[in-house]
Amino acid sequence: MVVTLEESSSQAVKAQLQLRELILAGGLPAGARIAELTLVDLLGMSRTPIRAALIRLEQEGLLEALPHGGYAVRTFSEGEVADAIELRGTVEGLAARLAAERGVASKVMQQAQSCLDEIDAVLHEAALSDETFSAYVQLNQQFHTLLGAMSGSRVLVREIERVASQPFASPSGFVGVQFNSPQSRDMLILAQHQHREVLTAITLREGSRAESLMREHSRLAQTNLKAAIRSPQAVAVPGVQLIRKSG
Amino acid sequence: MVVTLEESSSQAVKAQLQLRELILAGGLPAGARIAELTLVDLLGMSRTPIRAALIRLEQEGLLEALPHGGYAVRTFSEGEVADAIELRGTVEGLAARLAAERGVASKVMQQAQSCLDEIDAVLHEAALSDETFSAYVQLNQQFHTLLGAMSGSRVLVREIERVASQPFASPSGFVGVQFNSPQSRDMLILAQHQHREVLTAITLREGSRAESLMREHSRLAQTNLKAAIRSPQAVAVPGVQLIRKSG
DNA sequence: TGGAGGGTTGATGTATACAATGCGCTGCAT
DNA sequence: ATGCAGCGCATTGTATACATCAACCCTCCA
Repeated sequence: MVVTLEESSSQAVKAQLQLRELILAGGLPAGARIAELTLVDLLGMSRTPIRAALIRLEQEGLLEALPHGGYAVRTFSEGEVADAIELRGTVEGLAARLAAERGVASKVMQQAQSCLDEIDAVLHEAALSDETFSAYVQLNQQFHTLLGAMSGSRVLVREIERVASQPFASPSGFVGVQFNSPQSRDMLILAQHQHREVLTAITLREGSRAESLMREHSRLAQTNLKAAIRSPQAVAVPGVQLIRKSG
Repeated sequence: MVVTLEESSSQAVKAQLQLRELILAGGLPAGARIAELTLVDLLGMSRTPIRAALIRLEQEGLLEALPHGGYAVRTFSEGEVADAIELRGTVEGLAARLAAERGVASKVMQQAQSCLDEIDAVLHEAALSDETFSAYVQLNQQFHTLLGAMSGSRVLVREIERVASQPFASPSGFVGVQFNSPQSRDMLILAQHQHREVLTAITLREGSRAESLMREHSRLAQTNLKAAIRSPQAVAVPGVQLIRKSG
């Protein structure tokens, strides 16, 4: 499986993007050592940029360094994924609290408002098609990114980005789980309600409430995770196969 | 300035350790591009392991990638440092809450208890010498690490480690600030009291209280940070010179 | 037949040579 | 004198050759 990318960035960046995609698509056996020369064939570049990408992906948490050199694709227990989601909820809660306490630049707040308006528009369309799905995912991601911006803290922006880089911990990680089920729309409506309430709390400078709401918001992802574990066949989430049932 | 290390690990690891030390000691001009060949002379190894170390230090947050290649030593505004401390307090608070909710393996709990006993012993010695200082720092660090272990979550262990890797955000980052001042001992006594209370709360399964206490505990670091900013000359904290006063 | 030891083989870790790109300097023309 | 253009240098990004180390297998001896 050779992945091609048309972007004209550095080889190292290409390698990182392609490898991440490959790992999440299950293209590399989890747990086993990845031979660098395999990746040379696969990606069509020399070992140097590949090694750079491996280092970055290890720090990112997708790979683990093996005791005597080399890397392997990490697997995650259900508990680890749950903890990662809890962590994201906590950090996003902190961001929401800081945004409320410190106030938000009106420009960013307007962006967040219109982001939620767009989500409303998507959710009030007649049917939930694949296009509306990907639109929702993108907008949802945007809102969670804006939350970092609203906190006004570069540290938190970076941290939220990091924490959400683990694909299942990402705010949109499991939204697709029940997307075709009858309750899917209800769940999205509920999530959107929480989005609105958080923004209201931030506007009213209610820091503690904003924090609690963001934490509670992350529980939806926990619910979806459990559903995904129970019915893994229905799930098109990248990277699910990296989750071990036991452990 | 050539740093030598006797450990027989890989060159890349040596480079990472030596570079981190060098940066925190102020041996590299902050903000300016670091020429790799300079580091070749400085560290006595080829560019390859040095580049690996640079990548890791960039992900660690000590370096920033420059727009057209290369790296520079990052500087931090006072606000960024404060946010990093707040973040650490929040994540440690999460760890404490999870430890309380889920229960702690008795072996780990005993380790934590005896760690606090040792801190008591250090604090009740007659005078606070340099030896007792470094002993306190080490024990304090150990307690905060054990907190991750008490949470029972590999994800949190990793995250606490990451968040505390920024030197000023570390739990022991600023304990030395007022170590020679009259109130220094009082502050350490107070910190130790909070340690005890957190452990009590965890034992009693009082998750919310444990979380609040850990957050409050991190406020001590905030106080020390402000003191360090006001009287930078008194401070022997590695990396202080990376903090800009404005911004 | 089983175990131990050595050798071979493949991998990663390191060094270095090469390519490409950005920046600055110089010189010329206006 | 100033601005622009072109060239040269320095630095990073990439490829590849070399060193080193661990694991596995094969052989030989008990």
